[in-house]
Amino acid sequence: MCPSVAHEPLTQSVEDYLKAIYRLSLNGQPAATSEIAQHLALAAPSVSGMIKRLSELGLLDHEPYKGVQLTPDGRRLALRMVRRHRILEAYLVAFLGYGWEVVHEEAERLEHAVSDALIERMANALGDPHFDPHGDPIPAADGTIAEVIYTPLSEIASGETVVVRRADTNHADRLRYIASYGLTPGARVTVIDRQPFHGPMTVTVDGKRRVLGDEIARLLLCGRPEASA
Amino acid sequence: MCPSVAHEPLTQSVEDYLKAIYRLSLNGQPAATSEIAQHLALAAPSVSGMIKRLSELGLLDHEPYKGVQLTPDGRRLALRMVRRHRILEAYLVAFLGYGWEVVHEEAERLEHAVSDALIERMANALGDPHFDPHGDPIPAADGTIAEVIYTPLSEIASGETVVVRRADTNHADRLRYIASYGLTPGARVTVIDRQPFHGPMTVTVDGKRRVLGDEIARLLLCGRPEASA
DNA sequence: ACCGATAATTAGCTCAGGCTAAATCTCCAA
DNA sequence: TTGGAGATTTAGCCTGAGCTAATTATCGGT
Repeated sequence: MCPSVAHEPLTQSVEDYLKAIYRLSLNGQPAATSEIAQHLALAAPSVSGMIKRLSELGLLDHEPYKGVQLTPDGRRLALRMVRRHRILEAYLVAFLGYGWEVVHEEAERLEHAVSDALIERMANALGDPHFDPHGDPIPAADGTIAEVIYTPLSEIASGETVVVRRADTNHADRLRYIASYGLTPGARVTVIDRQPFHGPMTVTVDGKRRVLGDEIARLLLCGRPEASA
Repeated sequence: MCPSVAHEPLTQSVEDYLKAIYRLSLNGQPAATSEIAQHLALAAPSVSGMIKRLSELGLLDHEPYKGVQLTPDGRRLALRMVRRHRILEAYLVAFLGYGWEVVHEEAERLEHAVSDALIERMANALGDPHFDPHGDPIPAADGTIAEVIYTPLSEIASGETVVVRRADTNHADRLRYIASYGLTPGARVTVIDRQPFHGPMTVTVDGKRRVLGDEIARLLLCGRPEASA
């Protein structure tokens, strides 16, 4: 009926697609069908079908064979989901004793069920935080979000000291490993040595020497020590 | 495949059916198709279809044209949902400033999304309560539930003093009305006068005189003053 | 004993959202 | 410039869960 208005209640699937597309287009490029499929663990044709429906709803711009981008409406809805997810993560860690490495799955399910009112109550109880436990920025209720640019630890030069700001993964095992080395957001890290060809790097954190593989170092997004988070 | 084992993850619909059937068979009678349909706001044939599937899954005993009853498996799952719902209600009221009259809808959606672990954390934060904000008993994690028998206020004789234990409705407007008279669980009520033919009754609560219609009086389930809740 | 009202079920449809297999497009490299 | 490899879309199917219309069962009352 009304093609571009579209605030009938969204299904869980739609919410997941929007969130995935948001995440995949953070680099400014349109999201590819196969990327979305991979991200959501679905077959590519399922994604093609959903893309068609979401385009008709005015939530996506689809250039066939080229990828999709969120429309302003789509982006607004995606940011709403991101806010929910990150407020939930922060709340569960702060008030219910969840570890930052396991909180993702719980939030993933709850984000579809909570009301806006509950999210705002949780945000309020947390003092309206701007970052979640992984260091990811939390979009404000009005849809604005701090898009801070960080550098992966893997690209920091020997001798430099940086502060970990985000752990860019949802994998519980990697997060647990990272946490066990004290590399949570806020940690001060000094790079002692870097081996070439994506080799391991040696750092000190909390005064302790650690050796990190490239895969992990690439997940740790860092900022300059004076920046506030 | 395995007809009676059935702990594959249930869908939201299935969870709602089980909860409804549980509630409707509290009186010991099997639940009728039309009652279930009414309760869930669905058409009767939809319910017939679901009943067939749930019977095949071993969650219901279905005597065609006679109604359904929960099997032990079905009852276990239903009680799990009831526990989730009531713990959620209690948590939202205790920790997030929700009013008892609005908490039902929020819990209704969340109960399908929370993990068992989160429910147990919430229960723990609440001190493992046995009653929710409406005075309904909360099933224990092991599936046991206190089935206390209360008398509707509408059947209390003149001159008697009772304590409100439960408000037996989910309607926010009725709950709000009841709360505005101070008739929440725990309130001490003395019956001053009863008009015949389901007429209004006069009571005192908190030292104030109130006149209540039969529809409301029937919702207020009461116990003897010495009983603990 | 049967007749009709009411309740329940069956038949047959829709839609969302998955899937696989087949067809089609893009783009790079020879 | 042309041939594929790989990505994408189309075709066609399935399941869950709802609906309406039509059919069938039950049961109370005459």
